[in-house]
Amino acid sequence: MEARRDVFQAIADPTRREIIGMIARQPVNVNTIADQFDVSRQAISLHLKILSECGLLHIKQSGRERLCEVKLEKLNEVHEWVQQYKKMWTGKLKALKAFVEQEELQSKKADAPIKKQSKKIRNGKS
Amino acid sequence: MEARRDVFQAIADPTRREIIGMIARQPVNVNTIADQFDVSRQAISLHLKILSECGLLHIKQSGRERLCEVKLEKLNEVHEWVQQYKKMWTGKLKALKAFVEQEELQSKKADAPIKKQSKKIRNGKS
DNA sequence: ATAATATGCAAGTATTTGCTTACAAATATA
DNA sequence: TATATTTGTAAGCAAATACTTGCATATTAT
Repeated sequence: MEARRDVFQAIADPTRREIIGMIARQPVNVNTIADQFDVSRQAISLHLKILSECGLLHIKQSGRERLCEVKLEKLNEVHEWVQQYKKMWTGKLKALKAFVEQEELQSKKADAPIKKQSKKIRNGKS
Repeated sequence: MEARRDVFQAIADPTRREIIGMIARQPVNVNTIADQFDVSRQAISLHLKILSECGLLHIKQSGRERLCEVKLEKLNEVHEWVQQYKKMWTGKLKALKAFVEQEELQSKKADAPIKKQSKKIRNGKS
């Protein structure tokens, strides 16, 4: 059962993403988390273990209870990875926008009667 | 084999993340991608299928080749999800910083020689 | 037309995942 | 102390994953 254990893997599961959302604001103990889901406590326990193994969760023992606190900073790894591509896709969108605007400008120019030149010159589809 | 198929799942696999990185700048055909990896072409083909099924990849047929183009915008889903938490964790950091600064201020006030008081009072290492 | 190339699809396998039930251990409460 | 509560660990299982090898199909080049 020695598997790859990283943040990307951890957040791939929708239940685990829900757990993160559930405890993002304040630490919650295991049973309280489990009660929110249809699956067994043990199943949730395993999810918590996975979150914990990749550093997304810190479990603080408090008597017989365990308070689960999410370490949101760990998500920075994902943020950074996505961010590099966000730059690219927004860059592309900007470039596209610029291109479209440039085209508009050109076609306006083309449409506009050009000073001292017959319009007939530019009429075939190039 | 009808499985959950979403972006989070797709980027969970390191090979798929590598593929994304590989074709982020320009579309690449299947074999060229496969050549970069140790695993078989068929294995890569499956990864591409998964990426495609969740909308991260667009495959354009070009003769007998298939150009794989990544749809980076699809990563926005991940970006948004992480972003909401980034706000929280940076918020917490800001709050912490503010708290620490406030504490510093307080302790300086306490340490600070009161007007008209000899400087000698502050000479120990604090 | 024939051979080479690019790729998909199918079958088979080992590993991992997500879950369940059953049992054990530690702590709190009556 | 006896009992209830909170949680972990272990065993078992079905489904999904990540691969592999082998074969089929469409294009392109000779």
